[in-house]
Amino acid sequence: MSTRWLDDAEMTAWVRLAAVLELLPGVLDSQLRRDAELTHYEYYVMAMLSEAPKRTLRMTALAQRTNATLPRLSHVVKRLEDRGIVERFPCPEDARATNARLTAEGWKKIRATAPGHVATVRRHVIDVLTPEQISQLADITGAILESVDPEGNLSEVYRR
Amino acid sequence: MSTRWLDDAEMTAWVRLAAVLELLPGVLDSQLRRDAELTHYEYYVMAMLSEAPKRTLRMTALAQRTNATLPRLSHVVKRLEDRGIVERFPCPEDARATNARLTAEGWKKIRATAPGHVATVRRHVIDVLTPEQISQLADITGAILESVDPEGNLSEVYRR
DNA sequence: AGCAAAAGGTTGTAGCTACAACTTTCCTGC
DNA sequence: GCAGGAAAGTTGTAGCTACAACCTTTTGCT
Repeated sequence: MSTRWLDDAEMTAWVRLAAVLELLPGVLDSQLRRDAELTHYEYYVMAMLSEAPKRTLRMTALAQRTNATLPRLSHVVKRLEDRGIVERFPCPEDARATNARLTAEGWKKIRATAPGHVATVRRHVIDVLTPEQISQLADITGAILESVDPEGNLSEVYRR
Repeated sequence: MSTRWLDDAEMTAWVRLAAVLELLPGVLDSQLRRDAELTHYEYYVMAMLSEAPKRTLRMTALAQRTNATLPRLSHVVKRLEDRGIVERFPCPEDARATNARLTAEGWKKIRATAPGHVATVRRHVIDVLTPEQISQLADITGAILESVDPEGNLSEVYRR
């Protein structure tokens, strides 16, 4: 079976996307690290918790919303717990499960951190695109996510 | 100074892009790791070398084309050298500089690996998009790269 | 009921990346 | 022609992620 190589247009798009994949996380991480001693993933964990009812989510749900594996989340939450940013407690309905909750301190921290982070996202992504491109980007990433998602356990937001 | 938060359309695009940033590298890495014991970054290093004249590039040039810092590249190249995939030798014109060259074995390896990798890229990115979307993606990532790029040392491919 | 399999988490560890510190060579101005 | 700084790499190390192994509780079957 013979390989279908990429033509010029496809190659350009792919090379640039690969560069974004390589560079953008570093930009986000270093702003958050500098201003709040957080990684982008840690920020995302806090953000998902802050939007949940009672600022609480089960580990599995949190892992899904943050696009991470459970082991990764477990390690991260432990570190955040040591820093007083989240707390864990057993889930009453299911003795296997663990709930993670954003503490008052964590809530204060993300409120203080959000403006700087949003400004960074705006500066490097949103504000360099036209409204039309933003809509195109949502469609494009939506299509990619559908194919990347193993068995349909994406968050609702990704659904097209 | 007050924060301009993201509206719904902006938020959707950003959340999805963030998910792609988180998930796509893992997909690429695991295919390459499974089939060739390579990370995506290692593959990229080999690919850039394979396209260069004499399959040779100076470390700085290679770092730039692979969107990485020099320390990172240095570590990676050392490991590839230990595996007989690349070799390093001092640059004749500049005694500070080091050249990296793809070995015959490395050349064979990337030729054997490329079809599987391209198939993965097609499956998860290129083939899920229309030709129009591919062109849009190139423009969008081009704009992001310009803003992310610190002082204009991007490869030519990124220029719009 | 009782047992196997699945679901939910945690822990240990190897490996990769970021950051800082350091060495050597080259360039510039005086 | 020679200091001082920039450029090119390398190395050491701390920290994060992936992967595998493990434990406990729940579910499904019969």
